[in-house]
Amino acid sequence: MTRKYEEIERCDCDVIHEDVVYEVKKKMPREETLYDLAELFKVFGDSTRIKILWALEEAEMCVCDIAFLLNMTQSAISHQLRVLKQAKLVRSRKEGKIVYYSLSDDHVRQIFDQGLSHINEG
Amino acid sequence: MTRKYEEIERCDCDVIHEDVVYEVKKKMPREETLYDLAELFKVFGDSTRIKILWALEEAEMCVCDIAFLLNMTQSAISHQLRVLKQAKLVRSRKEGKIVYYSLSDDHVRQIFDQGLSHINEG
DNA sequence: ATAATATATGAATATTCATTCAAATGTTCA
DNA sequence: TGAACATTTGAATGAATATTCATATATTAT
Repeated sequence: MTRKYEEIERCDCDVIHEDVVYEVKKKMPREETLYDLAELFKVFGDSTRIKILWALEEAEMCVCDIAFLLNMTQSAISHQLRVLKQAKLVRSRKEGKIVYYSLSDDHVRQIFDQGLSHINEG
Repeated sequence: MTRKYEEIERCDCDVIHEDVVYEVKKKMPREETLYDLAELFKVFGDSTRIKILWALEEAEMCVCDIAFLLNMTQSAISHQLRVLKQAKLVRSRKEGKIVYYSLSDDHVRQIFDQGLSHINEG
């Protein structure tokens, strides 16, 4: 067979609808964009972080509060807050020795809502 | 200190804003709901699956087509399609020995859009 | 029936990652 | 200054999982 994509090496099977694939390939976003998107959703893909985000949607809280709410160690919460902060989903504010966390924007609620409506239709 | 939640054992620090935490706790969804939500986002949290979903948004395709498009083995794609199908994000249709996959609903696009708008604001 | 092809599947491997534990940092207060 | 406390951080451990490889299943054509 002849292939339009001659650089392809890892694929071990014949393409069946080459023209369709070719059109789809042209419309795909940049590799990097798709990677970033996956990285963002990976952050949402952990129930501890989901709980933290959901909680912060209700109120600003400090690390101890969240640890207490979720019945987890303060260290575990702190590690997860760092992940959330790196993803720019939460921001922090320091007041003395206490660090308050809150959501950094309102996408979280909208992403949750879309996810929930998918779940609730199954 | 006295705690309203006496069953809590794993938390190793004092709660600071007990009333806030108490109110937040009342508003939290069921544990199972939050778990399911995390499981759903976990499915989105892999760039191979993101690529598959994005591709299927453009056109229905068979396993070979997708493997060819993404330059991956047919086996790897098949494994990931199973994950997507279990999450009810894709559905399949068999025509002879060829299995065609497509998106099962339109939440995928909306979830992508929310994710992208978060990324593009950073 | 046999060959060829499309897909699925199970085991193995390698990597990623959530939590724990111990220790460090930074802040308040006596 | 030193004790107490809130938080952070780094290393270690164990669990989850993406891909590969080999093989199985199913369908079509000869």
